[in-house]
Amino acid sequence: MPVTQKDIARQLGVSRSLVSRALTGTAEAIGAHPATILRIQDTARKLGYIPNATARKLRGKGKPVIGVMIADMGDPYFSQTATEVIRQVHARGFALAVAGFDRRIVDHDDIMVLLEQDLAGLLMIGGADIPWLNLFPRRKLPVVRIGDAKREADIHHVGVDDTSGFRQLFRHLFKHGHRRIGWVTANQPVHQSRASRARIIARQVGLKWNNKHDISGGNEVLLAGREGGQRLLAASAKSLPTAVVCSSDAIALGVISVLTAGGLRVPGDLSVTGFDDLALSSLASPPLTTLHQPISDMIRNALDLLSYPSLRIIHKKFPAQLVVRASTGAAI
Amino acid sequence: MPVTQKDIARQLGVSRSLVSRALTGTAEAIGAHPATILRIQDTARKLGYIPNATARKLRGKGKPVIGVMIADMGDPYFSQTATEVIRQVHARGFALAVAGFDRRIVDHDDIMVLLEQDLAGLLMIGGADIPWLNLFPRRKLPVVRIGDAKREADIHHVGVDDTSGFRQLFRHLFKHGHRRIGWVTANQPVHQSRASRARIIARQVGLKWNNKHDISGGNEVLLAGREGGQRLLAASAKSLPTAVVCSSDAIALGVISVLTAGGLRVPGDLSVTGFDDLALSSLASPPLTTLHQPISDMIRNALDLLSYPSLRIIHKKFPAQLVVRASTGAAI
DNA sequence: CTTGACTATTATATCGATTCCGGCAATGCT
DNA sequence: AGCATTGCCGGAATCGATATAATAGTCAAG
Repeated sequence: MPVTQKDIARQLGVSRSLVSRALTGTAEAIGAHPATILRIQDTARKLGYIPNATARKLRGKGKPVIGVMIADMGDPYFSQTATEVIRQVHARGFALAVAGFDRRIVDHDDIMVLLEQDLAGLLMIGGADIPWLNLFPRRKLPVVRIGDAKREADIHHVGVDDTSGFRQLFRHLFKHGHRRIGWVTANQPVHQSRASRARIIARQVGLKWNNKHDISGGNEVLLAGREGGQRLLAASAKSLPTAVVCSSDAIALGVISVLTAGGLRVPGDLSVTGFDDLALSSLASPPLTTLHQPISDMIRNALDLLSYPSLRIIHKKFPAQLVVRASTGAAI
Repeated sequence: MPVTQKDIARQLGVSRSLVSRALTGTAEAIGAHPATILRIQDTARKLGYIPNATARKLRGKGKPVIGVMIADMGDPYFSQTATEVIRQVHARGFALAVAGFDRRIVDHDDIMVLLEQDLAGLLMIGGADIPWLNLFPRRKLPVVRIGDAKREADIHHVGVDDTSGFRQLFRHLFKHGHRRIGWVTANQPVHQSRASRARIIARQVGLKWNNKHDISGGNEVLLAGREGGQRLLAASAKSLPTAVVCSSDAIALGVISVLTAGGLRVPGDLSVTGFDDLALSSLASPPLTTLHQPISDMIRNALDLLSYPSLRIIHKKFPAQLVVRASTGAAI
């Protein structure tokens, strides 16, 4: 139905090859008559010709396609990351094939949808477990995983170094007189491993980890925070930690919401911190003290790895930066 | 480099046609020998064959591609909508071509990226102005715009009916004793037109529109709310409205953040409402009273329009539903 | 022994764009 | 006049998969 180069050729009585050259700008190179070139371009415009990216790609030209696998689209962090990926992939002149999931286990068919696109690279955002990835004879397909800490052979990895961030955070809390720390996290690998690292660092800095409030909510990030908040409220005032560290902003927002609804003030009675630095976190009440993930930089780096594939597998970590806002204050 | 059907055919000494039929399951239909079919499928697996979606699409098979144009990816509402679109498009077995923008004016090249994909349909999320859209001889390409109120010829439209929602909201506010209403919005067409409709309805319900606090922030949704909050704080206590209605959740969160930082309590001193019902809005402090946009339903409806194209141009509106949470209370 | 029916497979055109390899004029040169 | 050069353009192969038409072989009935 759409207008093709063939239509233009027929209309003008020239060959399809000449049409192609005229439209791609390679006609002068072989010495085509300028007037002919113009005539072709004119009728192309007149007929409303739109090049067919599919055909072009098959022929070998056409922009390389980057596949993007997004785990757990229900998580605002991934949602925000996804939009940034779209932006950057687009800006670099890549084509994009996205697949987003609500669950952490991705099956064979899911990935096939991407692989069939003849990918130039695969970006995995978040840590969906795909044990079958090595089942494919990977034809030098560069794969970059963003945001998870797990190291895998043959897979580049761009993540955050949360240890330095947590050290900054805990020093900040220590300085404000906090000694007993609670922890709220979600029941997901990333969050759990983040927790275990944080625990060690907290002790190093001199903070006491309040095991009673080492709370692990469900695997729904949006609900985990509420659950954590409720458990904190249920605790007796004496056993409360003075600060609650959360493994993501979404969790922290939920915790704060429940705590303030229960009559506690943040940071008056309790300080709360997040992780991620979502766009909305600075607009929260109170604005969230959190560890900033340099999402843009991470994605830029990941796309670099796909653009200029290196034989060596890279594991790059960006330091998470402490952003102090109003959700933390002096310990009571 | 990847394994093609040709490779399989060569390896087995059969023709490419037979390989194709064996792999697509159309081999039995023409009475191919079962053993041959199995041999082909076996070596396909052994060689790690992955079908090439590009070639398939060129031939006419392959899934139809839906183009998605997302205006203003910086807005959390669009970010959340985009993820839902990805989910649903994927679930319906469509392929997806996304293009996201940070600005409201989209140029020729931007849309070309999508159009070159030989689209089965185009989904426009948000109201980027594209005056040149009718420059293209649209080859029966169904276009659906989501979320904007503007009516255009040849373009389906799925939006929210905010009038019924605002009526619910204003009645709710009236019942709680509110009489003087302020309004904070962003400097964007959608928000502006939403404002003008709200104003009329507020009067109908018996509320006085406080012109002094008809605040229109910048065109950055994330900043508009802060600006609005600051202007409210700067006002004298006497002239303050008792409730502030915002044209989006992101704006409302910003307003609340600034107000509470300035010593006002929400909803103690001032009620604040939003629009959209973002995922994070129920986790805010206080949880946001807002008008829920049935995003999933709207997208489902939009995809229906693309799947079963109708000659008649459809303008469908989904009612925004009032969700009462804790950011609204009795007027002081 | 020829015609028809059936089985199992292959040859080939097609989708739209690109590109290498030529080919046919007209002109220039000796 | 004969031959090479230049200018301008067409033919056909290619990318990978699929669908239609055709073919080689077997067997039975007339």
